Amino acid sequence: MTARLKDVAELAQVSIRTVSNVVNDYPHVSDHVRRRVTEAIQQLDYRPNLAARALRSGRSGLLALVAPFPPGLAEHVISQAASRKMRVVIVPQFLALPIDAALLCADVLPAGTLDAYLASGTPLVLLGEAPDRRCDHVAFAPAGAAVAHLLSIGRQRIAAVGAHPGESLHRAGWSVSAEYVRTTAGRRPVEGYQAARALLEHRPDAIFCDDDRLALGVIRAVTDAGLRVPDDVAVVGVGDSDEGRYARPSLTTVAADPADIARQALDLTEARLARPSAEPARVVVPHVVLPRESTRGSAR
Amino acid sequence: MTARLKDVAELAQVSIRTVSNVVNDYPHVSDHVRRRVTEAIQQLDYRPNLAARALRSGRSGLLALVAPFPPGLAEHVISQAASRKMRVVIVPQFLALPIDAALLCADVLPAGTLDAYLASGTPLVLLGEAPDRRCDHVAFAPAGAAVAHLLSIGRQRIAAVGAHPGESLHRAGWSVSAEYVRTTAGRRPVEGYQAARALLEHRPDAIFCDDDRLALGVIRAVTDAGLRVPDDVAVVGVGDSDEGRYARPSLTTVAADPADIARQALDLTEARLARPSAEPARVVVPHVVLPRESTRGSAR
DNA sequence: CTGTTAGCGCATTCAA
DNA sequence: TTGAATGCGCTAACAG
Repeated sequence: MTARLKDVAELAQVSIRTVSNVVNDYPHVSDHVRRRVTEAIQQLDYRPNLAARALRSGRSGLLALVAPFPPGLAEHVISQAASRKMRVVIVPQFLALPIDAALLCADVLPAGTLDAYLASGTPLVLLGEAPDRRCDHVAFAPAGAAVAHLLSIGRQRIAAVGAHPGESLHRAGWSVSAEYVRTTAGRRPVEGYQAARALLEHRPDAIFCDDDRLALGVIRAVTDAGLRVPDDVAVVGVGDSDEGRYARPSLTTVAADPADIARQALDLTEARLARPSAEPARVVVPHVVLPRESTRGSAR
Repeated sequence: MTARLKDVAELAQVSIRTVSNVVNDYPHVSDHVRRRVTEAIQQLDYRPNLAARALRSGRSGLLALVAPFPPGLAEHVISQAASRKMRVVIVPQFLALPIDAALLCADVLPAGTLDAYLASGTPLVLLGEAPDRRCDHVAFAPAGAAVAHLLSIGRQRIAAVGAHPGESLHRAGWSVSAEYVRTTAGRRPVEGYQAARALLEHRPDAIFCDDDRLALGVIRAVTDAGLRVPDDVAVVGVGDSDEGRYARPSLTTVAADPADIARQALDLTEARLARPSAEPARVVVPHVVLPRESTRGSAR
C-alpha cells in the first residue's frame, strides 16, 4: 500500500497539516519538526498523490506542449520550466489532461482546432506566425529573412513550401504567383519531396520551406531531378535542426534562439496564469539566417 | 464556473449516478434518459474533471512514453492506444504524473534510472535490446541483421557506434576490437559525426549505428573526410526515419514494423494492468534490413 | 434501471 | 507554529 500524508503524519507524530507544509516547502515549520517529517517521508517512501493534489488545488503544475512540437525547442522549454516549478508533457492532441496551460505551434494547427482548444478554457500560448488575437502569442516570422537572404545571393524565382507559404511571403512583402507555392499538411520530408517535384516544373532558382524537415525532402527532390543545390536551386529551411546541419549539402536555415523562444513562452504562460483575464499579449522574437551549403555552394 | 456532474444531473432531471453512467458509456441506461443527459452535457459544455476521476478510480488512463522516444514509433503507439481507450503522453523524464504505465526505450536509459523507475511501482514496458528480467520487454536486436547485410556486400572491417555497440555486436555473434567501437551518450547527428571522425583513423569499411540520427552524422563525417559512402565506407542505421530515407545517400536501415512494436508493447501493457503480479513477459519482434544507397551505391 | 452516499488524498480554513 | 475538519468532483458500493 502506498503511503499517504496521514501515514507520514502518524509516523512523525504530527498532524497532516504539518506534513503538507513540509512537502510544499512552507516556511513556518520548526527545523526539528521538519527533520522528523522528512525522515518519515523517506522511511515510508511517501510520494504525493498528484491526482488528489490537482483536484484539491485546481492546478496540476503541468504545461502541455501540443505535438507536433520541435524537439530542439521542447528541450529548452523543459529545462526552463523545471526552474519555474512547472513540469512539461508533450501531448499528441489536446487531450483531456488536467493541464494548467498549453503551448501550440500555430502554423501547423489543423483548421478549427484552435477554436476547440480555446473553448476548453485552458490558457494557450501560440508560437509562430499565424496571428490570433484571442490568445498570447510568441511571434516568429522567418519568411522575410529567408527571402532577403535568397535575394542577396541573386535569386529571383523564389518558390515556397509549407503550411501557409503564400501568406508567409505576402507578410514578408514578397508576392509570388500561385505556381511557385505549394501547401503541405504536415512537415515530413516526403511532403517536401512531393511539393518540390511539382514546383520544379516551373524552374524556381530557390525554394523556401517553413521547416527544416520539409527542406530535406526538397533537397533530395532537386538532386533527384538532376539539378544541383545550391547552384541551380538554393534551399532554405526553418528551425536549425540537427539533421539539416549534417545533411549534404548542409541546410541553410532561419532560426531564433530556442532558449529565447522558450523563455518568452514561459513568461507569457506565467503571466497568464497569474492574471487569467488580462489582454492577450504578443512578443516578437528576433531570428537570424544561418547560411550553409544549401545556399552558398558545397564545401567541395 | 465549469459544469460538474451534479449540474448536469439537475438540468437533466436525473441523478448524478445516471450522468456518470452516460459519461462512462455504461450499458444500462434507457435511450430516452441517455438523450436527455447528453443534451444537458452539451448545453452546459460539461467536461469530466480528470483529476477527480483519477483520484477516485485510481487510474488515469494515461500511458507515458518516456523521451527520447522515436517519433515514428510514437505515432503508432498513439493511434493504437486510442482504440484501446488509453491516452498517451510523452514525458521528458519519468516525472510524477498520475500515469498507469510507461514505455521506455531501454537502450538509451542513463544508468540507474531504470531502478528508480521500477521503485515507483509503475508498470514498465521496455523496448529495445538491453534485457532486464524485472519488467516486460519488447525485444529488438538489429545488430545481427545489420552485420549480416554488411558481410553480404563484402565488408570486413565493421565498426559500430551507439549506446552499447560492443555488447550489441557481441550478442549478434560478431566481435570487434575496441578501436572499432565508439559509445555515444545520446543519438544526435553530432555525436555520430564525432564518433565517426575518431573511427575513421582505423579505416573501417563499414559503420553500424544503432540509430538513424547517429548515422546521418556518420555519413557526413565520412564524406567530409574525403571518403565515399558506400564505396569506401558503408553505413547502416536503425529505425527507418524519414530523414534517413531522404538523405543523400539515402540511409540503409534496420527496422521492425513500428505498428508491430506498438501492438506488442500495448499488449504487454494491457496484460500487466490486468494482472500486475504476473511474471515479466518478453516478446521478440522481427526486423528487416531496408537496403538503400548508403550500402549499395548511389542512384547517380 | 436509477437514486443515495461514502470516501479517494490532499490543501486549506478556522481554531488553538 | 500546529491541529481538526471540510470538501474539491468523481466512481462505485449499496439500495430500491
